[in-house]
Amino acid sequence: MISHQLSLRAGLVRQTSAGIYAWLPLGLRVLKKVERIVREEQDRAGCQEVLMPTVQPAELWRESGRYDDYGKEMLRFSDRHAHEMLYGPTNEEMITDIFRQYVKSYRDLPKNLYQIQWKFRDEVRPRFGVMRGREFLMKDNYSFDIDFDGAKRSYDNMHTTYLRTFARMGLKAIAVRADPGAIGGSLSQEFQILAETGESKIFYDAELDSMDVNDIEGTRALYASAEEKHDPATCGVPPDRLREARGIEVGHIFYFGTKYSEAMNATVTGPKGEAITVEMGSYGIGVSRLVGAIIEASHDEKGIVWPEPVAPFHVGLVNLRVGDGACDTAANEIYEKLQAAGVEVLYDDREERAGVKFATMELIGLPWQLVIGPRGLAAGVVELKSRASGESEEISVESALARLVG
RNA sequence: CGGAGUGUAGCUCAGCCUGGUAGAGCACCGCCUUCGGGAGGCGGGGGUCGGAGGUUCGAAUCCUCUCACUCCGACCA
Repeated sequence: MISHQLSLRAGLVRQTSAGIYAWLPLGLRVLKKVERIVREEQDRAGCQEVLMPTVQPAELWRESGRYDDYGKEMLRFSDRHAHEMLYGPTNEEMITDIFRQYVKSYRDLPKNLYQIQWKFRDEVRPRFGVMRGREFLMKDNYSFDIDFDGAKRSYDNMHTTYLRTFARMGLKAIAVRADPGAIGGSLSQEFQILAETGESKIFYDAELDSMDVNDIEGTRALYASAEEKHDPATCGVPPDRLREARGIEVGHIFYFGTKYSEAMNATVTGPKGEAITVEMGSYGIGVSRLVGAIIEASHDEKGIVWPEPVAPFHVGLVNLRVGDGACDTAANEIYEKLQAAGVEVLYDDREERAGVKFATMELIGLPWQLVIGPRGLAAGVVELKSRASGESEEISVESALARLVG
């Protein structure tokens, strides 16, 4: 798995146990950027952020019946009072519990609550680095509506929000019809990033390949399905336009109606004073998995090629000759100016040979490299190189700064 | 959960078969070389050999147990 190899070589993460990772400085910056984009789009879609505990009491899960259904994937343990506890693999029960305690009237609906929190699923076989870890960071949100029409609107709203979220990360996600699995329910779609190494097989209309990621409506209209739900006879796509590919699942949206609200008695009072069991949906985005998926979708033989919005730094400043007065002065000045302008800059002031520094910069894949060397300085120029295109140009310090700040 | 492996220096691994004072490359530290695409030379530091028992005069090496990790498969919001 190339993304995992690059993650280790670039020092993004360190495995501490099977499927459990420590996030190192560079990797954490990426994780935070992904998290921020997800959060901004959730807020924009009208969701409200909460934060629920990672450790949950078994009683909640007994109420929904899932304590027995979930199986060994759930990490269970007891506290000192012999109370049965678990490390949350998901949060339907807890959010339903919170909802039923505070929301009493149909006038408070619709409501959509989300959190970005660590989950734990005791996978039999963790693999692919952070893409299939046991502990992972996930954005999960839950919608509450008065009826099916409302729930459908919430579902569609999340559909749009997800496409927008992934597009902002430089990713093209395909929303495929999916099996709802253990969550239950009828409406269900997975968001897949195309990658040869993906775990899921998908089928989709070739028109999607040429579709702009920002054309949300156009994208939504086209056919795409997970292997399990695909039927060549009824999909409606001409055979020559049907594509088969592999994908990495980075998001999943579900409508499941009253499965949990009924079991846990989550009702609101309706206009006529009657008790109405709320219609729910849940929606997940694998935040930590996205870090791996982005690398899988964006790298070359030299290393990672970060899309700008999630890059750990905007520019890597390379001082080719540390200890040389002119180089040090120029590099330090540029560093100060970039910092002052709010540009995220990583300054390589190691006493290493040029080749080592270039190789490191390519590996960690920052969008821009600004190279300061004695040869260029003598001619009054520095080198500005784009990681994605590989093109570099020798320009004055002033124009380089203008380009990076602007 | 079935099957197959691997645990020896920070990393990758040799040594184990055939027991006898723990090695290499890379990384790290110092000096030299001043070197714009992962240099070279000299010197140096670093390991309870995953853990516990056992056999033996003597165990990284043989035996038993145990723990961890990896890969293949099944499983999987």
